[in-house]
Amino acid sequence: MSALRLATWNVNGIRARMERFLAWLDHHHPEIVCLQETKVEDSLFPLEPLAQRGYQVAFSGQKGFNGVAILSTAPIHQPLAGFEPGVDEPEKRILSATTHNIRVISAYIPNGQAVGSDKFAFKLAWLARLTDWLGQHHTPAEPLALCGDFNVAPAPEDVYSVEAMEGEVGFHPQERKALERLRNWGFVDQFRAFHPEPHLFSWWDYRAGSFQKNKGLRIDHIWTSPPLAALATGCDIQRQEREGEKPSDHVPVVAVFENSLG
DNA sequence: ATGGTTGCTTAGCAA
Repeated sequence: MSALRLATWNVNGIRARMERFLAWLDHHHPEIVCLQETKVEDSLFPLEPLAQRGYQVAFSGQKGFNGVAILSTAPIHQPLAGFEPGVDEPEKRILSATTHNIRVISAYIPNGQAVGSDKFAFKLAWLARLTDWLGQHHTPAEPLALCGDFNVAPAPEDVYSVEAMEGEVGFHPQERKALERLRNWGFVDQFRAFHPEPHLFSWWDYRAGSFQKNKGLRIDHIWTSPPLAALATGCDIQRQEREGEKPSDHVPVVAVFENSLG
């Protein structure tokens, strides 16, 4: 049975990351890739080098910030930008598509900026909206993957220091409660299913030598519905992608599944 | 240590 590799990566600017992203694609050849923070409006999306490599691409972006995309080696069906067909979201943070017989969702959950700020309230509301939307439009019985930058570390083992992070953005009790409600839709945290050990991170701040000090957070996730989780054979965080020239501040998370969905 | 760095909209915001 062939393997199906599903990756998620907050690239922090697809155009700034293009050389590095293409080298990564050429090395790993993942079947499906979810991207966040493409930071490019659709008319300027760098589609050609991806198409040359055989990828179908769906994308939903805007000028300057946000922006999500889904790449696939198979045809992409029923792409949906935002939450409802025909409803234009001012912030381009979610894109769904069916490919390789999986409903794939690429999500960029709001950062939240500062506890108590308007953006923090927006983050909590967005998480709740996502959870409600899943309940209304999807079922845990279908093969589904929610992938992206969740901007929340789910548990103490997902932050470099509980003492430093408790009550901070990314590890605030309200965020973790909202995330727990989302998980209770029926998700399996695919990385944690294979790796119980603490302090394995997917993001490190560019500033103050955070990567060198391993002061990171595990905020990038691949969450799967039970029928897809049943096919998983592994999941890894590609820490080495934080090294070298012009890294994103996030690294890819890659899950591998038995490709037996048809 | 309220700094530090990066990408975008090249100045200031978002992260």
